[in-house]
Amino acid sequence: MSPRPKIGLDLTTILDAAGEIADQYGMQEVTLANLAKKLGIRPPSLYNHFEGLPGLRKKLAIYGIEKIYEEMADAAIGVSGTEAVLAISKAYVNFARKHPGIYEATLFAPDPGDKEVQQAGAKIVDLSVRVLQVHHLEGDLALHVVRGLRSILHGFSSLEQRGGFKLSLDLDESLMIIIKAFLTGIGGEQSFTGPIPNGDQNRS
Amino acid sequence: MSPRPKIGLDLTTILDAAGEIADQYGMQEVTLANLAKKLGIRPPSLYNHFEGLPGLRKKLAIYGIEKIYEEMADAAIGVSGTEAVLAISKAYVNFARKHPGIYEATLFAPDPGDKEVQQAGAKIVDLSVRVLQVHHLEGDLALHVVRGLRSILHGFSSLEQRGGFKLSLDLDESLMIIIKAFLTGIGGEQSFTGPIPNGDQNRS
DNA sequence: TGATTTAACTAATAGTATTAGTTAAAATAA
DNA sequence: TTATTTTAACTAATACTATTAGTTAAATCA
Repeated sequence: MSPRPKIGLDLTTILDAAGEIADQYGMQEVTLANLAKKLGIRPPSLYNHFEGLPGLRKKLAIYGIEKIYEEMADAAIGVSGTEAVLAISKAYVNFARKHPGIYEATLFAPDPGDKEVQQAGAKIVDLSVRVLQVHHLEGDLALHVVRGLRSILHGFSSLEQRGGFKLSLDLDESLMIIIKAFLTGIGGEQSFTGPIPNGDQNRS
Repeated sequence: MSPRPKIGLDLTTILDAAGEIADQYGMQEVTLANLAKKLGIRPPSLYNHFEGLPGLRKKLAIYGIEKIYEEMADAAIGVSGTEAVLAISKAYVNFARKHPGIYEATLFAPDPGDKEVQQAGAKIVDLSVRVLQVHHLEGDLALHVVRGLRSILHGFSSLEQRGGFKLSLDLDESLMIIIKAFLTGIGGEQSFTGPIPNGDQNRS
């Protein structure tokens, strides 16, 4: 039921290779021809692993979203409150910096509304909701706030990647100021300049 | 010095056509073949108007950025303070909604760091700086805040376009809450829950 | 008028994804 | 063990891209 022929490529190996191409040369260079060359096979052989170029892009998008989630979840361990929000935020933008091509792939899914793609993204949303729970936001407001945090993180990363911030002004400082301001404005238990109440973990 | 041969296409006509294709079918369908077909000419003829596909993408990006700027500038006429920030914000996301393909084109420039592309974007930044001046932010802080506003607007538009907000929660309301919270947190003259000086619509 | 400019064209090339059909190696069943 | 099945690779061919080179003819200008 699962033979291991000549080369025995598995999907992870293929996606790792595709991710390397993306990070080094950009998503427009992630072609079946380039990927096959890197793997030492012929382009049609790739069809045994995914459904053509759209299939590759979808799988690479999910692969990227999951990697971002992992780094965010890891960053959220052992911290809480505003500190936790800042930690997952840093993890998000740092992933986009370290893996610009994979981050780009995240937005390259042929159908962003695809069930599996949405499902992968939902984990990030859920994590954000949990981290923001310290603010004790009433029902709907919590969801609006998550939308805001996601908008900030994606917008900031995307603009930074495209060279949208050209002034010589520290980028990490901008991000911290932006998020702290947003959280302060939302009005949770945290205050912009004040101390962080306590230090135990919130993570479910 | 400027003959008017057979058809006499000018760049604006071409970009309008390309924009229509983008809005209807997405940027991946903006090919020289499709564009030429829509214009009634042969693909190689397009090379008389721009430098290949990368040239088209660059010009279309600038075209889109300028259109966004125009709508934002128009929305800023006759309003001030927080109201003005909300007005240009609505104009921005509404443009992305009405012209998803052209908005996509905005991010499709082959070299986002290109001088002309940056110059077009700078007008939006300048407008934002002016509109935010009511908050009397000290030097650097003003720039951080502009980065934040741009991140929110681009991130929100991009996520909305990709179906990233799947909950049945009013999108305009989210945007207003997010921006008001951000401005409140920055600490300007306005407050989140307090009355808006002007008096009309607050929480959408 | 004649010369020049240039926006269209045809023809050809290289690169792309993709499909169809084939081969052979590995896993499984007997 | 041998036989069967599965499947990951392959070759060959097709249809689409963008792109270049060289040509034609219409509009402008001197």
